[in-house]
Amino acid sequence: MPTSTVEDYLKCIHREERSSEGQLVSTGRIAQEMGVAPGTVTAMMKTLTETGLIDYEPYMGVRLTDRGRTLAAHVLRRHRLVELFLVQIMGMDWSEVHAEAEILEHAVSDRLIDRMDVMLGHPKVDPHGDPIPSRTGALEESDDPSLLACALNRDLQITRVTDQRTEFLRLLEQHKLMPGRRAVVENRDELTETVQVRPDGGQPLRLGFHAASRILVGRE
Amino acid sequence: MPTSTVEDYLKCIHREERSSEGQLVSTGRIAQEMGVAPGTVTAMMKTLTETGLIDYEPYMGVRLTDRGRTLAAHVLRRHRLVELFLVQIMGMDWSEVHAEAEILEHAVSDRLIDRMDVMLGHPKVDPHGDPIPSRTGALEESDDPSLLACALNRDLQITRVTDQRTEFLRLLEQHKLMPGRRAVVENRDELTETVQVRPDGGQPLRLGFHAASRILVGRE
DNA sequence: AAAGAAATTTTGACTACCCAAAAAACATAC
DNA sequence: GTATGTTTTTTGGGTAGTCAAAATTTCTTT
Repeated sequence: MPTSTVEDYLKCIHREERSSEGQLVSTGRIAQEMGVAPGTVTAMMKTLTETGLIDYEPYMGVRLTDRGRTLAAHVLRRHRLVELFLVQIMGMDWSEVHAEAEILEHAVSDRLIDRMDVMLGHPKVDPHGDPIPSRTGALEESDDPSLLACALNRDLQITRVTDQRTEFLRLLEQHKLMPGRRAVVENRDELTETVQVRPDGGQPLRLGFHAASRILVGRE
Repeated sequence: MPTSTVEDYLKCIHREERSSEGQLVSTGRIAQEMGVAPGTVTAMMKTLTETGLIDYEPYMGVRLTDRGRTLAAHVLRRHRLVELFLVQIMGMDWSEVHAEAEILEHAVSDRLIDRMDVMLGHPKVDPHGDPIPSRTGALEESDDPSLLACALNRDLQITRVTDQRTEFLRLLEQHKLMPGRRAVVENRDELTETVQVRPDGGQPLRLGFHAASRILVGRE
């Protein structure tokens, strides 16, 4: 059974693979994301290669094997079901559950996860709109546009927020910009690199391009 | 913050202190209970001494300091609240929750534990009848007699089972011998070292002295 | 094509665990 | 009160994960 450290590396590589379209993930990137020294990553990549979880080309980068991808999906499933459980059943705030789930994902048994899944009615997404992998590790990412790419002046539904920082989520909550809510993008300014968004029933908000790219909305 | 290994050692010393009336706990005993080599324990006792969690007298044994005892109680609180949560809220069987709690006790935050506590209505005991320490670490053990010391032929209530082995608990469940249920001790035989117990509504059962000593009943 | 910059890997070292087996201390018997 | 046996500690060694800094490779610039 993989250690929780190994699970964290797999999750990280999985995430970086998604956000860099089929490219190999560099060890430097992983080091930065994991908050460890570059040499530490190189060492870990060797052991992950030996256990058949990644393909590693020195100086080039790494890629998950099928086994590695399945394992990462299972960790993601645990993480996201736990997050939803904490919000729905335990009444915790969506802005605070990520840190908690980051630890619990390595501790809950499959048996307990299955119970949560049943109790929650086999949910498709977590409180941030992130899709929950199936028991077999199948994961279907939507290709919803972000506030940076969606239509202007149309009534849209927020579907997902891909930024887990507590303070950012709290801000969105205050402005009624959580998944399920509706909003209109009023304009984008290339010069100031900001997006003006008017949430349904919330205070209008001006977001930087990078922040805006982390809020996804339904296709029409 | 202590590692989960340290927490496990503290729990173990705490348990052994209880069951050996004020005596120092020997390193050999700890090694046996923890399933590690004797030398490993000696090394750990030194680091626990340095962090002020135990008093250690070489060749004699160890004793928890106040800090060590408080910390052990907090781990116990997490363990027992988690157990009760798994039974009451998640619908798991009392015979299987111990193993799960053994891991979760190191992973759940104080914030989550407090929520469970509220959700369960500030319970006093876990599914096995073990008392749940308060938030401050106060722990009140009852001095209920076991099936070995209680009155004969009296209607008694099971209050606690101090044996966490899954198979043993399953057996007791089949015989309706869980905390809350009633039973009568019909006789004790010193020669065969067995106790005959008749549970209310369950099949009578003959237990060895050692097993019988792990089932506690209310005083009258 | 060579120099300099940037990224990556290697090396040596550290912490927190763990074990096996030798050495030391303690307990008991005679 | 010495010999024997048991328990505990010490010693040497191993794995997983980490870092800092040196060495190497790759990329960029000219």
